[in-house]
Amino acid sequence: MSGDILKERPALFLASRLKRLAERMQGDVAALGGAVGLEIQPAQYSLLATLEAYGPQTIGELSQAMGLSQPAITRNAAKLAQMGLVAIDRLHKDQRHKTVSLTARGEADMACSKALVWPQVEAAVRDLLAGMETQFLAQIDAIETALAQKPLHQRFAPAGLRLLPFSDERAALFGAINREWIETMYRLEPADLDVLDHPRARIIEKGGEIWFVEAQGLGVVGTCALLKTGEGQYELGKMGVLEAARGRKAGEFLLREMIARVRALGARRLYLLSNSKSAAAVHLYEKLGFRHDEGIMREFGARYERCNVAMLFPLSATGAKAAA
Amino acid sequence: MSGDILKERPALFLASRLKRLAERMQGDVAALGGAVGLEIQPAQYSLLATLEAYGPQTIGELSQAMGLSQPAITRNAAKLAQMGLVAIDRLHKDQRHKTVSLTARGEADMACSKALVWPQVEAAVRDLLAGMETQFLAQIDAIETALAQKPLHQRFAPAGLRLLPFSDERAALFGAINREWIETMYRLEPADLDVLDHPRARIIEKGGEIWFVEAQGLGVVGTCALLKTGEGQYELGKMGVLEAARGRKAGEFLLREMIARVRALGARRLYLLSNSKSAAAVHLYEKLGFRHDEGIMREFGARYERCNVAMLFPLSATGAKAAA
DNA sequence: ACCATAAACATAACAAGACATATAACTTGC
DNA sequence: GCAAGTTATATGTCTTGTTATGTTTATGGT
Repeated sequence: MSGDILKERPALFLASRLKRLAERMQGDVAALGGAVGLEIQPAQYSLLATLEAYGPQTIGELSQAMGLSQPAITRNAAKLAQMGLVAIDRLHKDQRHKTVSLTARGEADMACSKALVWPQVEAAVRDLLAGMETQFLAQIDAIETALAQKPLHQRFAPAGLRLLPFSDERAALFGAINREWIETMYRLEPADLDVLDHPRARIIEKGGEIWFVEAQGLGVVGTCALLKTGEGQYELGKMGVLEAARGRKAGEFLLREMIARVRALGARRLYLLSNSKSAAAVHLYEKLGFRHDEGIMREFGARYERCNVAMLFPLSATGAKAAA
Repeated sequence: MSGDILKERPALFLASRLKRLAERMQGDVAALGGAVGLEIQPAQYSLLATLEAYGPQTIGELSQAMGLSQPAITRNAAKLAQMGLVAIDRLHKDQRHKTVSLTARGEADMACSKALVWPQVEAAVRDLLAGMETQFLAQIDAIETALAQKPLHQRFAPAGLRLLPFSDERAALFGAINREWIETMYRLEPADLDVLDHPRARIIEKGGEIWFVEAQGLGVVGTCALLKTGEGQYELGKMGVLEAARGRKAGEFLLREMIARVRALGARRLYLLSNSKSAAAVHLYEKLGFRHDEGIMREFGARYERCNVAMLFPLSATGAKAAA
């Protein structure tokens, strides 16, 4: 009996778990309402309750107040209108607005729900939450507030890092950043020099790409190249981050973006050649999914003197979408 | 700007809030995956992750492991198979089972997700949860466990109370329970006596109903009658709970059930007549939604000497379903 | 005064879950 | 050894949410 994967990666699968939990609870509430003879669905209570508490509202106001999308409200209101629980009229001076209000029957059903359903649900939920009720609800509250202030997608990218495309003004930076790390750890091979001095001719014009990372306040701090070495095949190389800018995950950010980029290009193979002396880099490659690969070593290993590590990213012929 | 109703009744609307939260988070995760060129939907990660962690599984095993319904798994697996990420085969000796396993491409996409998407999501969620991460996740865990042990619908009904229908053996109880409270607070009117001694003839055979509450270990502790006083019209009366059994919410339970019952009967009017001396009872009526009503007082108030309170339940012509 | 833009709502397509029920493969009891 | 029940999966329909896009009504600039 395998465990629950959702529990093993709790932060990753939090959303799925919350949904699963909510689904179960709503199902039970619906059953309770049904037993009482009310046809109101659990999700409709919030709309009716909003109308009861704050009086008639337009579709847009409801969407705002309930935190749901406008189409969700439109449909739900239409359904409730069909059931005879709300009325939808054009009362506003501005004829675009539609005002939703409780009908007498809607108020009656709400009274009934408040008597028969709500207290039961609240008691059951309190029982379920046992001691942690206050705390848990406060936390949900805090999460909602935090999410409203800064949505999740703004929390994805490491703050203050930005990807920049190649341009001739930045060509010199490409050489400079790479010279820094190559010279401190190895020595420049002739092949290196050629590429570093003529990035446009040697990389871009051969179908490859060069990208830069900019750190807020510091300017460009890193770069990386994708060399096209065949149809649907790219070599990741000449990746470097300035010594002065280490520790802000610029390399990880850049590498991630490169993988995404290669996928967007619809490539079939992405590999890289490196040296075990660059332990930090190799570790990063491993962390992001690159795997040591003998085949790559045999096929491309001879290209650089310093090469003793060859890695392949598991792409498979997938996700080939139009390049952005 | 009206507030958020979901926050004002937190226990009641917990499910809706969780769903709203989950929906927002999943939306953002989907956008992240899309940016990387992965077509995998957030909800599908859990299936793929389960396969990766525990190896090939049958549909049923997945349903079990992930805590979702079997149809949900069947459909999701079919979709993933169509995308080429999983294979579905009959490998089992028992030809009914279907085994779902990751294809090479599925493994590749998982590797990519693990590199590009998962760490970002985890970091973002941790950022969102800020300090409360451990605690919050532990609470979600506790709630899931509690819900698995005792589902919400088992937490609805007050423990140990049960509704019983009328039968001739219980006819005497009907009289006895009502005599207790009437005699202590008022005096028995002739109309009372007649009804209490002949419940079948005076109530049941006239289209009314009589119900009892049984408390675990104590036997029948309360009763209530619905007198049919017209087409689709019922009077709630002769409701009593034994002195010895007060404090266990038997009256509330009974009254709730009566309202539900009347709705099931498709009634248009439900009213009751009482006296302000029975303050506890009147308070209960108010709590469950009955409203003081002058019309009812004028129409029926003369029927009992002791009547100085008349109440109406807001039924409206609604929820008229077939009687159970 | 009129046309472009914006705002409020409607509609369509889709996602991901639920339950109910159908179908096919196995098991069991007589 | 076969009918009857059980079990594993498939399918239909509903709920409740989402985007994306279409319509209609206001508004504002030339």
